[in-house]
Amino acid sequence: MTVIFSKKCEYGLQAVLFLAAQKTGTVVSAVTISEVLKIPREFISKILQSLRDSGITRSTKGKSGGFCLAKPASEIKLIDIVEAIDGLEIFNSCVLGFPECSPVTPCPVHDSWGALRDQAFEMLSNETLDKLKDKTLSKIQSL
Amino acid sequence: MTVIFSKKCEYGLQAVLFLAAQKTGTVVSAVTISEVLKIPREFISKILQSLRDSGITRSTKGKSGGFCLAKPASEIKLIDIVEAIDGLEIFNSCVLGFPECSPVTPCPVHDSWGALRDQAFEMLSNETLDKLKDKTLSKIQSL
DNA sequence: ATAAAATCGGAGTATTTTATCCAAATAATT
DNA sequence: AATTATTTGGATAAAATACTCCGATTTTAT
Repeated sequence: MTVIFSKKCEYGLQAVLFLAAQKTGTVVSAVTISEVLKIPREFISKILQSLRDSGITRSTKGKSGGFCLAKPASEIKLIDIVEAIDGLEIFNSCVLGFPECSPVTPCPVHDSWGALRDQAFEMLSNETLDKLKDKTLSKIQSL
Repeated sequence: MTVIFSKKCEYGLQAVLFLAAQKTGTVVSAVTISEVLKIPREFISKILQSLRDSGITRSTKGKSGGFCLAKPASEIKLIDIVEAIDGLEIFNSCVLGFPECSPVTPCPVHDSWGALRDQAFEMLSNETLDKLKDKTLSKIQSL
């Protein structure tokens, strides 16, 4: 079960973190990413292709081709990947599914949930890929 | 799009809050709930039936039958509904979808996300249906 | 008794999400 | 030039989630 992001988004986050953990500019094939992260090959290809369209990754075709980041890891935030794949709607919609949940017509948990949601957004906006490099490397070791 | 709960769970939470906002012991039909909350009738029936199996609601058949809470609103927490429908897995699994995300092999956001997740759990465990009654009533007014 | 209004249970359908397959294009290597 | 390893794009398949249908049963009210 997914926690808050779609599987697509989880995979995208994992893959992009993985790319950021490589030496800058290293090109990694979808097969490698797929094997290391245990993500279906064709699926992660598609995800990285869509992230390329969003300007987050870059791809090179042909033998020894693959994927790498389109920008320095310090310029990519986790929220960018989330936005590109799942969108930002979750940070703007009611946790209980009520329509028009706003300060004027708040749901019963509007305030308490709102605070949490804002913290989550904040967190994802602060974390850049380079800040997470060391932690990503140790996680990869353990896989 | 759902925020963190399935549609089933969102609907369940809404319906149970609605029941808690009625005078104690009032029996409400699935049709009424469906109309007020704009939830497909057959769908909310099934959801309330499964919540009955979990001991949260009670149902009475026949004419003037319907659903009510199985216990006092003060004894039902939001987390109980979540647990009954979606389960508690989301409070115990990695937000990035990594396997074995634990203090020993943490994902890159293990600590920051963990804190948020615990707060969310806490919140859902503190909020009982009766505490939310007034807020629920105003929300229902606005629908 | 009969009719009306409700839940119940089980099966079925629709939609969305996740995943796979394959042929074509591209580029490096031999 | 041929081979190999890769991405690309489009179609398709499988699985999960969301939702519906309907006949049977139960209860109340006339």
